[in-house]
Amino acid sequence: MRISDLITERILEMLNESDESIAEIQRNEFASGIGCAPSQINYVLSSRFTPEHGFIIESRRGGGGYIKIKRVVLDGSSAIMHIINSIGDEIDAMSARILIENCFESGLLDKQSARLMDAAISKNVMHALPPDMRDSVRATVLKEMLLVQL
Amino acid sequence: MRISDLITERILEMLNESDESIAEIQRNEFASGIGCAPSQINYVLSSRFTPEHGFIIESRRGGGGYIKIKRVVLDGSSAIMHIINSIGDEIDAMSARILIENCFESGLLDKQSARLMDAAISKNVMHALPPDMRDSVRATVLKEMLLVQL
DNA sequence: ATAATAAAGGTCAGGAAAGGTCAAAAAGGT
DNA sequence: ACCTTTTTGACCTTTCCTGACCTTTATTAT
Repeated sequence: MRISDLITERILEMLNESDESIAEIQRNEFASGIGCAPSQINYVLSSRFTPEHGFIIESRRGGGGYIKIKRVVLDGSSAIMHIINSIGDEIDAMSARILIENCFESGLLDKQSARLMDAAISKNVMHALPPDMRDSVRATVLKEMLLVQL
Repeated sequence: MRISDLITERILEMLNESDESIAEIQRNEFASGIGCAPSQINYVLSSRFTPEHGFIIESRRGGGGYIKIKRVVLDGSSAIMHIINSIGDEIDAMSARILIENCFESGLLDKQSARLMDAAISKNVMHALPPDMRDSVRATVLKEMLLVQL
């Protein structure tokens, strides 16, 4: 059995045992409990507990630091999840605007949220980026923001 | 629980219990009540109760000295405008998170908006950018999104 | 009044305790 | 063989906490 599978398993166990679907670990302690390099934990988190997989990671450094893994409950039929998956790695400005507008029209987003999303990917923001990055950054921002709507 | 969290908590309690949103402490007494070095109080104040976070500190040395922590409650658009101006051209991740949290605590932002803002400047997004751009992009995004709230 | 002393709070450097990043080696899969 | 995933280790950044030393203000003694 691979170490990364073991780590994944342990985290999932913790998540299932928690009412809140939150697993909180201390990286070094957790790693030594399993017997691996601490950075291995980061690898597993960034490859298997991403937002796309339905998890949100939050952490803090320094004394008393921690890593929290939260599972966002998504029912398979969630339209938003479907949309998130459909975005892919890049999206151009026009498509993004239309997507937001559609979400608003169909009632998936309220007006306020829609306006905030527009603001986050507005020309002012994108203009600050190298042109070749814009589509991918826009996609990432959009997906992150849609995730919190779940 | 970290000592600094405990200190923060106690101060916030005092602020909430006060009609004037003012907490007044005596540094040494307060520190020994909690069981830490007096300078720890200064650390917490300067890292978590700064003007950027919406607090004003006033103090006096010598016999009968004190430290007063005031929460500034601005309201509505002028507050947001003030905050936008205070952001400047760059803002680091921690300050941004705290700023959003503070806007939420003080009622300037509803929870949904706060979460969207957090999402828009989340690590996943910023990680897609060259490190030397992150602070400025974060500032731009934040300001754009706050403008929507006006 | 003045000088000495006591009673606060302020500063700063440094060490300790976390977590983060990245590149390179190792292992697996096709 | 080639490509992808895993694993590790060296090095970095952030956050916390303390202790030694400094400055300011109030009080007391002369």
